[in-house]
Amino acid sequence: MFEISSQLKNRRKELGLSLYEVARRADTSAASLSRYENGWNRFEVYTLKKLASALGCRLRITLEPDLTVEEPVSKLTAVPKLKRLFWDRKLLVSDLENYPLWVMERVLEFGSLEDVKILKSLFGRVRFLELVQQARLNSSRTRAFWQKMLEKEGLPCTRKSFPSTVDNCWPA
Amino acid sequence: MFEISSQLKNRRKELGLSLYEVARRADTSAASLSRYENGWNRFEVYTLKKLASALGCRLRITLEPDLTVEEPVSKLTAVPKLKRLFWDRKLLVSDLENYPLWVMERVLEFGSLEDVKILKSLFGRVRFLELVQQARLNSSRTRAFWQKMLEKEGLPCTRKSFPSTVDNCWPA
DNA sequence: AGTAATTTTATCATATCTGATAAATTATGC
DNA sequence: GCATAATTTATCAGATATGATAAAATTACT
Repeated sequence: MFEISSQLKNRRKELGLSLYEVARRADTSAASLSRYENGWNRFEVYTLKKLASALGCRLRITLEPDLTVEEPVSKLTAVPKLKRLFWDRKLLVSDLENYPLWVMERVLEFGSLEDVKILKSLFGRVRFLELVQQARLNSSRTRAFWQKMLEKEGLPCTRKSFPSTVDNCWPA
Repeated sequence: MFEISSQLKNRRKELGLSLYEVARRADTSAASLSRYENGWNRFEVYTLKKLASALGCRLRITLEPDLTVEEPVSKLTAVPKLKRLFWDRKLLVSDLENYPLWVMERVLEFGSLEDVKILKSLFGRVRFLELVQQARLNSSRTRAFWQKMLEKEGLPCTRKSFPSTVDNCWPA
């Protein structure tokens, strides 16, 4: 995607507004705006929000996990990463051995994709898929999601209920 | 989506790292990081980039046009908004009358969705779709995109070539 | 319970981002 | 071509974000 400064300029051009016009709406000066549009890259977020608003836009800022930096997973490293999902009863290392299904259900229901990958790597692909099949999930959304995933894996399933956007986040 | 400060905290928990660990990687202090993770919302973008990198993430910042603020379109208001797309020959108001196809081709090829909407609103829906059909487009990507759009409109087309993500940006 | 680790809160000096102003340069319309 | 608007560049004072430090509060572990 483009640098934010270019986005600002492009958007202003699209709207056919002058620097002065936008500057007035954003409560700043045309000179400052010009500075912002030409390669400035140390904005304050507050300033960006003002400018976005003046340009009839919403400002979206997201942290996108870099999937290339995966680390090796063991039971000991997994526990501290997953423990935040277990507020009712403390997660022990031994639980991964003794109650894998309980752990799976919690992670599938409330964890991020990152969390799920940890379990997949820990249990191994086949055992992981077995556990997914056995898991009893409360949220219908979560259920639908994992049914879709299992379908992709060739495991028999009945319902179809999820948009295709999930396809990309699950490399075989 | 979540506030950026929450995203920072969530990501750190997912990785199972302490404030100190992340602070060290981002060349700042644990105290500062704590401040950032708890409701701070006047970051400098430079700081966010450092933090994102320390958390194994890319930082994405985008301006998302708010589609609710559409203004009325006339030939006179359209020209200043589209003129940036015509670098070889100046766009005149009369061109919209005399050479609509030339204008359409240029906008379909190089314009943003915002630009295209201006023409759609200017020409009206039916005439717009006629012109799309007649347009000769150079980029195969652009061609594929508009063929997909025409399909959705029920106009006959041969090739299928575009991902389904475009569906949402073209309300009937 | 008791110790250590982690997180939060507060204060401070420094760096730098911001808006204002003025002037120079470029683009535009007639 | 000329007058005007639009944009860029430069400088500056004031506001505020940043990192450092210290200390308090919370959490984790045995």
